[in-house]
Amino acid sequence: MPVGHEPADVLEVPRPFDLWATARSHGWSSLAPYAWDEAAGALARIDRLPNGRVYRLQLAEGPSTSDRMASVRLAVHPTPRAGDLTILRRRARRLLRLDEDLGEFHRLCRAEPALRDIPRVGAGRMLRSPDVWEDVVKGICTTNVTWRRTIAMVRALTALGTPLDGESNARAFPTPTQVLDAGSGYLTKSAGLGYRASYLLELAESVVAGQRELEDLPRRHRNGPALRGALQALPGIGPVTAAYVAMLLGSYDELPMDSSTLGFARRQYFGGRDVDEATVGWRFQSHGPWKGLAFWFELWLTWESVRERLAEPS
DNA sequence: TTCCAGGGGTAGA
DNA sequence: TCTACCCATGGA
Repeated sequence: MPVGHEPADVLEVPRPFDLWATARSHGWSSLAPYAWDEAAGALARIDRLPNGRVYRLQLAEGPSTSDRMASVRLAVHPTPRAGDLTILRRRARRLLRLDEDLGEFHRLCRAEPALRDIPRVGAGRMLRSPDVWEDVVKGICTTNVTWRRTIAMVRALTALGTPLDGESNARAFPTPTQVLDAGSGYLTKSAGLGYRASYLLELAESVVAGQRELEDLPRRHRNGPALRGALQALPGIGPVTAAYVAMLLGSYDELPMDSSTLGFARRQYFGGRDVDEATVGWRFQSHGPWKGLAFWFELWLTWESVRERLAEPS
């Protein structure tokens, strides 16, 4: 049991499932208030519940419960108050997408040589945030900027969040109100958001004023195009980020075509030729509603850290 | 100094 | 619908 954590819970998930492959499925685990502990093989997060209470969650590989089910061990600090454990458990399942049925996607992967390793290593789930607000804000912080600076921006934003009791350096992701209170000067200069600060302020303002209901978006727009359209109507979110955030919200029928993924596609499938996004998309057309996920995880399999992991004896 | 990064907004055609 | 241009910032 990790130091400072109380024994809390075991969350079951159908196999194939691997915590590392899920937590490290894309860059989110490097963004505060997430932290990946490589030595412990555990994902930590400072989480502020809607009731305002703040906890540190730690998610580690759980005991093997059966041939059919894998599990994740959820540890929480401090000891949850009455009712909070139920909320924390629900949020943890959401972060790791433990309730998402990937059976069809995994069958598709097994039929395609380039994707066969995905179900074999228990991958296919993309780490997400507990709410839409956090995923959208982080999406804004990825635009037209290096990944290193995205990490710095999100770290600076998280410095605005509510701290864990007695630990001023361990803070939750800020609420829209906390972002608004920080003001334009902090966001633009100190946090280094530059021109993105005005998008973020406009977004936070409309959420606080009740003009935008972000958390309701996935329920109101059940098909991919409608959801991406709604996301694209948000300030600072264009087609690329909308496709990316839509994937995090569970719509995989479009490719997240940013400069890095497009570069990968050109190298991988077109000999480095300068093909457009539609041509890349055409290659994945047969994957239908799983198009975006298939593309993302084919890219993921080329990451050095993933290749090293795949090479390890199981 | 110039370019560019895990793009987006806007004006004009 | 498409294109050109601008947008803060910081590292290479």
